[in-house]
Amino acid sequence: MSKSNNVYKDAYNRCLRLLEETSNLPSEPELGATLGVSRTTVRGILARMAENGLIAWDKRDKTVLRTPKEEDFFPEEETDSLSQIIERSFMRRLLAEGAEAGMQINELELAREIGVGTTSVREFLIRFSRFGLIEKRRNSHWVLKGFTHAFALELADIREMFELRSAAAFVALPDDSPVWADLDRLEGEHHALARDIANRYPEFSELDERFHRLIHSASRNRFIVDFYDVIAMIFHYHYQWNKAGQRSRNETAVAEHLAYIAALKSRDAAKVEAACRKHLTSARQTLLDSTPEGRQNVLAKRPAATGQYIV
Amino acid sequence: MSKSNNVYKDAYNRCLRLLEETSNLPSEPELGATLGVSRTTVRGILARMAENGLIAWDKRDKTVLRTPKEEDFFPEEETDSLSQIIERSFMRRLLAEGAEAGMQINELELAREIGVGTTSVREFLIRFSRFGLIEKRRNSHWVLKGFTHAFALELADIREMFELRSAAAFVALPDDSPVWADLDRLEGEHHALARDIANRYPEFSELDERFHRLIHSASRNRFIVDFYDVIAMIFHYHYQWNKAGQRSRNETAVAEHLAYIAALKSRDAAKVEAACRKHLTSARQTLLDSTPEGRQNVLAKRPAATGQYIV
DNA sequence: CAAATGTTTTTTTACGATAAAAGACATTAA
DNA sequence: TTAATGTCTTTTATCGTAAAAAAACATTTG
Repeated sequence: MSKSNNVYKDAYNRCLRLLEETSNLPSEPELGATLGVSRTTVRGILARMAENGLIAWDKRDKTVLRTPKEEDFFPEEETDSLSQIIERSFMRRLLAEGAEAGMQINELELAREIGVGTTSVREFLIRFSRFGLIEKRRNSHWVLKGFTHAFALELADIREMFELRSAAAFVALPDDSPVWADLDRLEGEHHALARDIANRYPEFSELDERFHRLIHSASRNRFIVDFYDVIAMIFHYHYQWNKAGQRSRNETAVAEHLAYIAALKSRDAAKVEAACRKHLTSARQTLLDSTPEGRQNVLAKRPAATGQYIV
Repeated sequence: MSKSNNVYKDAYNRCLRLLEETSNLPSEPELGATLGVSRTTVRGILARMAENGLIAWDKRDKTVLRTPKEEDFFPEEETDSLSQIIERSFMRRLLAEGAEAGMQINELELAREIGVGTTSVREFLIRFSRFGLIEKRRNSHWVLKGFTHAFALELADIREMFELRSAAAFVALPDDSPVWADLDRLEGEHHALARDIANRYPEFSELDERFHRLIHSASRNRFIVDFYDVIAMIFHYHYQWNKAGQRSRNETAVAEHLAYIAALKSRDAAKVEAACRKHLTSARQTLLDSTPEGRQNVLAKRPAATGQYIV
């Protein structure tokens, strides 16, 4: 079992969806481009589809014979790449209770528990190390630094520096820059989400990422753009497994985003800075509250806070 | 040839140096701590030293019999770790002429040319990717983004943000913080270097790194501290293979550092910012001049500049 | 009995091998 | 004669394995 064919399976599933919309599939190179895979994989997909009676394939002719059924799809879990599997498994442990700073990380043990080779785990850890949550001892084990209060603070500090700078760069972009159209589109999506927040609040995190990435892209600096990966990763996993108060948090954030977008469109640097600061401050608080130390504080303070603090 | 024993060889060489200073080696755990290796390796070293008549080893007694000779040492090239070998080889190509942005990087070819396994090359590239000079296409090759003008600008921008912030944090540190003693020591080393700059200017780059790392450490932010790795890497390789004008550059930098140190010691925030800005601006220019585009400009401008510009 | 040495086990590091996937080249059809 | 298909080659992703190095455990010594 050298390498799984998840690329093929995932592309096959996505190709099944295309089948529902047309009566003839396009050329192999075109299909490869839309699915993001090579012709080799495309031909593999077409071969299977022909075999299973989904299409009639003869050279350029790829006629759709029937719409795909549930059982035509590969099971979801077989379409994940190995690195996704490892990442998910690792993050589950990291954000679970009991993952304390200073703990050792054992490559071999991780590999065995996830059921993969050591090489893949090693490569994952190396890639993951740039997020600042783990650290390597030369010729020895990895050390968990943990999703701590300190980590959240350091992350939030850099985020603020970078986003304030990016937002300032954003308003300086010329009128004909495509970012303004992107911003308009995002504004519309925010409004749509706000109107139906009660049902659609889980969709916010994806919108949040696209919004902040758009702003960061204005910095035209690869280090700033890349840094958003750290934030996105933390948010992605954290909120996936910690839904407490998610709706109200997202509702607040949508409102802050709309104010922020309005400030950007006004092109008033002072307004932008104020709106950006305000949003990032509440984002920082949310992040801090979600660390193990933060959760304790929230629990401890809640009774005392009733009627005493606005914040 | 599964794994080279460079850790052992390097530690052995370093242990030979210790032999010159004492008549009795310390306990195995202590030796391990000083050499930064495990007891297993220490025992390997002691066994060889005993075998070669360097020491008489009987349990706790490790009497030095003779001082090491030239031929007792392992050759230097055998003490490098595989990742160092790959890094050096890769950087040589990257900074050589002809390494243009957009080029593909072939893992297999690299591995064959360097004479190592593909896994090691892969892991190196993953680690190296955080420097922003290469980028991975999923399921496909790496793309060289190149040491370009744009890269130098983006790097310098972040460096300035981070170092200004760190320097500001530095002056806010209490009097009893150990950084002040470190700063005094570094100041002394700068003066010593300045007095004999004609001979010792090549020593500057090491001092430069220690100085800037000290300042960055005041930020108490892992992302800022880690970012200095990017700068250190670029400087390390760049200046190793591009000695033109090195002496005058270093002379200027020493003077700027001394002014910067004086400003830090004055604890005057405005002075610190000015000194820091000044130094970083000239560092930025040096970096820009060293990119392929920058070198062309320097060559092109040089004749015109005679008597016309001070800069 | 604490710290060292002796011994054994585990983990990390690195390679070669193999299947999946990409890419290159040759051939054919509109 | 361009763009597709058919075929073949190269490269990437991943595993099993083995040596180096670390770490754990057992035993001895001051």
